[in-house]
Amino acid sequence: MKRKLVVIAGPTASGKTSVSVELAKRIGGEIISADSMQVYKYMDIGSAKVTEVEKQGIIHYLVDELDPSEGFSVNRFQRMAKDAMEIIYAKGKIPIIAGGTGFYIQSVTKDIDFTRTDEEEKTRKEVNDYYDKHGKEALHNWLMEVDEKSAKGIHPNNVKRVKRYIEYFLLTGEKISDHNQREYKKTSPYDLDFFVLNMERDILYHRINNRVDKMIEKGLVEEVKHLRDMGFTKDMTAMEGLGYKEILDYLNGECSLDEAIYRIKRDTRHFAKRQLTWFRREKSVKWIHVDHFAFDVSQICHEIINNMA
RNA sequence: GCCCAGAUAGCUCAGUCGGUAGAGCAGAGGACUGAAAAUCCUCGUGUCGGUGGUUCGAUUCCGCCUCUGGGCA
Repeated sequence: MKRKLVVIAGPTASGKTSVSVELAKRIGGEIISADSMQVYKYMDIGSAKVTEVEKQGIIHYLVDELDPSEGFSVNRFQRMAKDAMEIIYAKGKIPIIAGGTGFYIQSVTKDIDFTRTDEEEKTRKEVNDYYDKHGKEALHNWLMEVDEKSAKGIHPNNVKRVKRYIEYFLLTGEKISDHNQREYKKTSPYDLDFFVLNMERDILYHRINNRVDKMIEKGLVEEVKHLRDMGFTKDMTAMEGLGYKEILDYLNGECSLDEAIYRIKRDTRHFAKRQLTWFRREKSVKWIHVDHFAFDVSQICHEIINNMA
């Protein structure tokens, strides 16, 4: 018998936090955050992290767990999430994954296999060096030699991805296209209820813009200044977060505050769009149009519970 | 009131030595399987301000009008 797993996903600023907390209260759940930024300590305002008050006593996992200097990845998320789920199941409660990072969520719902090896750094360096020396076309040709199918499915400009595909082959001796094909066929090992919160696009964009203004009012600049003073730099994953890299540019005198704010808003809108593209592709998701419920958390939860298997 | 410069895609602007026009940004769609708040791909017809004239033909040249900058009074 499969164990129950609930997912509350959606683009940024769609109200996942309050809905997931209310739902947890109603169904006896605990929350696992699927958010690549809220895992980091000291990054509260810019990541719109759940506050203690908002948690309403519901236990949250994967929030405030890492130092901003640490790297984070799907692989690591998956391990931490699965550990948290075991703890929750042991209590006889239901895990609720709440967040907007589609890839992270999928790593758990599909239980994607991430093979690990010891040669990572060496291989990554080898691929990086090759790219630095010969450029992206040559890099893509290399992939064409070892894994033609993947190479054909990816644009040479997508260097980051091409690098990884080559890396995967070098590390495992298997084509990532074969691996993907195998993973695609998987069905969820859980009794899954996957909800995506959504609303009219222009309303979403208004909410995003307003939220960014509020972040500035709450002291985003101070928060980033603090992080910078603690020694965290732009090359760290954490500092690549929306709102952080732009304010960092402002603090370094590379742009005005207005320019930074404009970019945060714009890039967050773009991000929300990409999130929606991801979720649209996921099968078996149930869309909840929160604007149809006037954003009323109680009504939204009622709708969610009615739509649970 | 006079002089000068503008008026072209939602925005900023390019361009057409006269044959109905194109970039960036915004916006839309998509990809994604160990950086994912990352990375990458695709999508551009709009009375070329209005109105008369010259012309086979005007957004492009000329006149007038309207509006917006700037300057002189």
